[in-house]
Amino acid sequence: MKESELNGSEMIESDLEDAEVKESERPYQKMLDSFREGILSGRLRPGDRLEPERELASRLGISRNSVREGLRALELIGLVSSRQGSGNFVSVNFDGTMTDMLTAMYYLKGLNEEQVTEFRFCLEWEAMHLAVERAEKEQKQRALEALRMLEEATTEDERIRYDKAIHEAMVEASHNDFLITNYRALTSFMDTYFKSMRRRIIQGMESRHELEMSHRLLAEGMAEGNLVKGLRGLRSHFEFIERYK
Amino acid sequence: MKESELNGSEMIESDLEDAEVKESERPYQKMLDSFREGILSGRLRPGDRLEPERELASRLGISRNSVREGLRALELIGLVSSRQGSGNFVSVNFDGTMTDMLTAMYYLKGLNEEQVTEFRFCLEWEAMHLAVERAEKEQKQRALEALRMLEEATTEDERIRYDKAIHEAMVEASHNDFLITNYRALTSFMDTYFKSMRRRIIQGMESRHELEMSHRLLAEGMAEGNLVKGLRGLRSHFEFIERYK
DNA sequence: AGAAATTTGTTCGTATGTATA
DNA sequence: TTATACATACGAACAAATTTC
Repeated sequence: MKESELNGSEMIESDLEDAEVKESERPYQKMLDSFREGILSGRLRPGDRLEPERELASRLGISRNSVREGLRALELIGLVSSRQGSGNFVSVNFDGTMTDMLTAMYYLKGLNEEQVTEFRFCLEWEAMHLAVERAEKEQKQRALEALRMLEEATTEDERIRYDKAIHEAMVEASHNDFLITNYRALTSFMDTYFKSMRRRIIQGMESRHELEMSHRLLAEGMAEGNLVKGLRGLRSHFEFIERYK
Repeated sequence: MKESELNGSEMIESDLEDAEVKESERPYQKMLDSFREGILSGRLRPGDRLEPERELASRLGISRNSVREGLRALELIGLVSSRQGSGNFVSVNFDGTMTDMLTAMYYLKGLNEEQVTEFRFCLEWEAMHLAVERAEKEQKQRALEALRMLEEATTEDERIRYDKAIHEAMVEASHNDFLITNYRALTSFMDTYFKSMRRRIIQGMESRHELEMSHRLLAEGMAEGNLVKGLRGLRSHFEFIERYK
């Protein structure tokens, strides 16, 4: 509508209007810009309710359909959650999007297991450095408890579960949300599309009791604040992956 | 919202309805599922054109507006690009979304510069390991050329530019798209919201000629395939950041 | 407890701009 | 240049869930 007006007018004006035209890109982009501004300014905080869709539409000068396109996009990336009859709310929920993105990268960019492992190692390596400094008691206990369960485990599924739990506790203990979010997305992706790999590794390790050894170093190193020990466990774990992938 | 349905109805039914509930999700979710299926099955490849919106709508049994909500969401995360009059195309373009997510994490989760630096270090540390093994001639040359320009640079803006170029070449040389995408998003985020930090670091380094020293080690280490040298440069760089952040 | 108001969920119809053969 | 196919965008309407009084 507005576009037709602009296109209908002479080109000479368009330069002058550039700033305005830029502003009035796609309608749903306006919605996104408005949201971004709210976040960056601190006006919008997690849990806050957005204006009603109709209000947003009229304030931004776009249709409700366009507002909704923006809302759905924000919902998809985990920044908004919509409740029928109630409203749209600011939310912070990136895990799903991250997983989707890593998954899409894997499939669309033709990646392979090696790159996944490299990335995972990258995250865990740094996480260990931070974890030995920052781990809370709860996280240390969780790691040690999972280690105990791992050593007592009798089935493969149990081993997989406690293996994961140890790594998760360690990464969480890093208290770095960039690492944590990426790591969660990566493991979630692996759980869904990579199950066989984790199984092969566990199987290979089991036969040689290297699983317990590396995880003992890893969990205890973190719990004791012993970086060298923790890293040795990590390295031994990934050397194993390298061999059995 | 779906939870409320399930909680409201009896649990006995929910099992039976599971399949049907799955079928009758939200309309725009159907659109996303259809897309996901296409990607995972390999039927949809980057560059491919999607069915026309009307066709999708009728095939999935939803309205065009709902299709469009899904399409806009996919466009936002960089998986679809829409061209009016032409169609919707599969695209692979995560950089913007990644940046948005890191930005949102920073603001909504109350992160700080320290966590950003930790994550950046994490990515670069692993990237260096891979880069010394995999760097192509072009990437080595680009790093060395940027180093030369950095040492000849006279303005702060130039220093910032060539500093960035060296790191970028190194990360790209890792040939790991998980690292690369995260790194690009991180630098893009820093460029937009963190300009002052990079400037402070450059300024601090300038006075002591440590900028050139660490980047020389970094660039040459990578170009020569000398891991120890490269890591020394990286460490010295980040020690500086630690001091001047 | 119940009715009314509010708000999102979803669809349809229509007009219009844009690319392509 | 003209069709045709397609995306863009809006507005109106009703359904469904929630909140409010």
